[in-house]
Amino acid sequence: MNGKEIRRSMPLFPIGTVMQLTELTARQIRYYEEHQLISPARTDGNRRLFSLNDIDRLLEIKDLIDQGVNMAGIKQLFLVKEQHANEQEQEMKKVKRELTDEGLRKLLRNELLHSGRLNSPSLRQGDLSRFFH
Amino acid sequence: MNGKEIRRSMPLFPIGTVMQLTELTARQIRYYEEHQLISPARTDGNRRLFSLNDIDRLLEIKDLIDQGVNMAGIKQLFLVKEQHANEQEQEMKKVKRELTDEGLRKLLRNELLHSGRLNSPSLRQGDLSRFFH
DNA sequence: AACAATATGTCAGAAAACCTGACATGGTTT
DNA sequence: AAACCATGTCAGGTTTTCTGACATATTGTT
Repeated sequence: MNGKEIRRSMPLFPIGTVMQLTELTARQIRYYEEHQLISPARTDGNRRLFSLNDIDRLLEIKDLIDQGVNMAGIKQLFLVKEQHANEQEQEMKKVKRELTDEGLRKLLRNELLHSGRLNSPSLRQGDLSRFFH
Repeated sequence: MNGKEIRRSMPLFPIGTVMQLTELTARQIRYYEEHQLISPARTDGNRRLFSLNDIDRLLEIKDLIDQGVNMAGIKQLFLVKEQHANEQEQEMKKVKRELTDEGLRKLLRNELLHSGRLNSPSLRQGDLSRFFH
């Protein structure tokens, strides 16, 4: 299903809530946006509205910063991750197209091995699984 | 697991977001609170913060109102529902205590038949499953 | 029909939350 | 030491939300 991605990208949270959820200051969050690590939506009145994906990202950012990575580094990491995710996506589609017995077994094995690797923070720690089931 | 209930009752959303999610006006939402159909948390600055459970409730309320039920009726419905949920809870605990083979079969059968009936809107339509997986 | 109650709309004034932009500061890197 | 990076802090302005009051349309009651 892909309504899931829609849900996870739906702009819902004001910055105050995000501050609490991530334990980042407003300043930090705005700074990361300034450096294009996140792109939260805006309300009509120009207030930021964050999605679950945004929050996941912020938690990843926090983690990386703790590990000494700087803005540029994080940006690069996100880039390659996204690329990788896209490749995977393509691979999935391809495999699904040639849905022979053989292909099916391959697909299933892959999904079991790296289950949910798309869009889920592959860098351990701090995702939102604790908030939403 | 019960962290789930914690997550679902975590105060996250300001009234503006809830308005959009439920398509209720602020006036309506406050009115329902006034009549104790919901009890959203408050921020330090006295602003309402709604949980996923609150939003589920609001959607139920909306549904019931559409069907002509008034405040008092809805309140009663919620009361009996909660009672029922508690009874079920007790029953569950009891069955789990006497976890004989027999009890186990009974438990499983029950869980399969009415799966997830606790805390999920037993009145059909309008819950948040569309937003969070 | 007249009246009361219910659910919601609308407005006003005040307080809280958020916005951007600027400058300050403590660590790092060069 | 100079420059840079990530963050803190402050100011002035805008948006959002708060409560309380009054208006109104629909429904229920006498």
